[in-house]
Amino acid sequence: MTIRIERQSTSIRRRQIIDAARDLITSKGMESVTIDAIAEAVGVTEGAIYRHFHSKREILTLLIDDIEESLMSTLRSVREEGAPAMENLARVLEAHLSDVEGRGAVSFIIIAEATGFDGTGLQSRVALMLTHYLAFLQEVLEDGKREGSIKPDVDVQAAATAFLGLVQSTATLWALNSYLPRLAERRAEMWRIFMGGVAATA
Amino acid sequence: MTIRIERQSTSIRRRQIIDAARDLITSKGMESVTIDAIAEAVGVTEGAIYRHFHSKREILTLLIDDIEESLMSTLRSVREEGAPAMENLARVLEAHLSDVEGRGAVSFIIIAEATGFDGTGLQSRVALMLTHYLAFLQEVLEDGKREGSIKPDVDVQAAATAFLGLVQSTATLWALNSYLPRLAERRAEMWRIFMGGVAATA
DNA sequence: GTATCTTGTAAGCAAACGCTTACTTGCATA
DNA sequence: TATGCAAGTAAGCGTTTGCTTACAAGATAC
Repeated sequence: MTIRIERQSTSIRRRQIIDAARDLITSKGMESVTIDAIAEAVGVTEGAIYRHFHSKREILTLLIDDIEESLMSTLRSVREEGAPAMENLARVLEAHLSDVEGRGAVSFIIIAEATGFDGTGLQSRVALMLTHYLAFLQEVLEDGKREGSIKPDVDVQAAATAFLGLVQSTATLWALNSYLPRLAERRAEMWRIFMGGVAATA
Repeated sequence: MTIRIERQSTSIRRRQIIDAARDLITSKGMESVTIDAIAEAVGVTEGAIYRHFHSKREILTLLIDDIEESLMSTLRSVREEGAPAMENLARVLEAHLSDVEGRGAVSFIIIAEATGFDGTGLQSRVALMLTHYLAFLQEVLEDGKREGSIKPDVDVQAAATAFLGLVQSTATLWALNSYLPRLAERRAEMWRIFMGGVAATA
C-alpha cells in the first residue's frame, strides 16, 4: 500500500490553486486565504505551491483576473442584444443577487475588502475591475436613453454607482446575517425603487 | 535632563487607545490596526496597552460601540424634528458623503471589512450596528409615508437598503480611487435617482 | 517616610505567515 | 536504460502579531 503522490502538470495545478483561493474567499473570507490553507485544499504542501507561483501576490493577481473574467462574462451572457435596456439591467441585478444567495459573489467580496489591501498593487487591480464593471452598466444605461426608456437627464455614472450600491448593500447584509429573508422580494422592491428613479414616465 | 514618563489614568488611556485605533482605520485601513501601531500612536509601549485592555478584541469591541455612538448621534443631530422626511434623508446622505470625503467614514469602512472578521464576535456586533442604522432610516421613511411625501407602496426595508447602498458604493469608489471628482454633484444626481424611486409624484 | 497600588518599560514567547532550501521521486525522451 | 527536468516533500528561516512576565518608578494614603 504505497502512498501515491499525485503529480500534476503546472497548468492544472495553477487552475486548482486559483480555484482553491476563490473557494476560500467565498467560504471564509479574504483573511483566511493563506498559502497553507490553499495547499491543504489542493492536497499538496506549501512548498509545492511555489513550484507554480512566485508569490501569494501573483496568485491573488491572477485570481482577480479570473474573477473579472467571470463577472464580465456573466454580464455579457445576461445582456440580450435587442432586448429593452431595463430588462437587461433587471437580469443583471437578478444574476448578482443569486450569486450572493449562493455564497458565490466573490467579485463583490473582493470589492468590499479591497479597501484594506494597501500597497500591494492589488487595490488598483480591483479598481480597474470596478471601472470595467461600471462602464458596462453605463453602456446599458445609455442604451436605455437611446430607446427612450430612461430619462435623458439621468446621470449614467451616478445611476451606475447607485446600481452597484444595491448589490453591495445586499451582499453586506447577507454576509453579516448569514442569510436574508425573502431576498427575491427584496430584490424586486429595490428594483422598483431604482427603476422609478431612472425610468422615463411609463 | 531626565526622561519623564507620562503617566496617565486608565480612563484617559482608554480614550486615547480607542481614538488611536479609529485614526489608524481611517488613515491606513483595518489591517494596519495592530497593538504595536496603537501603542506607538499613543506614545507608550505594547505592554502598557494591556494595563488598560485585556485584549485587542476588547479594544475593537469598544471602538465599535464608540463608532455606533457617533454614527447615531450624527443621524440624530442631522434629523430635524418637523422638517420634511425627504429633507432629513437628504441631509443624512450629505453628512455621510462629507465624512467619506474627509476620510472620516470609519463606520462604513468597518461595515465593509466586517465580512472578513470571522468568529471573533465582532461580526455580529457590526451587524447590530447596521440593524440600528437601518432602523433609523426606516423610521424616517415611515415619517415620509405619513406625510405623504413618500409613496405608500414603497417597501421601507428595501428603500433603506438602497440608501445604504448609495453610501457604500460611493465610499468604495472613493477608497479605491483615493478621490472622486465632483463628489457633490454625484451625490445630487444619486439623490435625484433615489428620490425619484421613493417620492410621491410631485 | 514608608507602604501600597497603579502605570510604565524591556524582553521575550508561541503561533501564524510568506517564503526558501536541500533533497526525493515520477516521468518523458534520447 | 540512463539522463535530466518537473513536481513533490520536510524542515526551517525571518518577520509579524497578540500577549505575558519580571521588574522599575510615579502617585497616594496612612
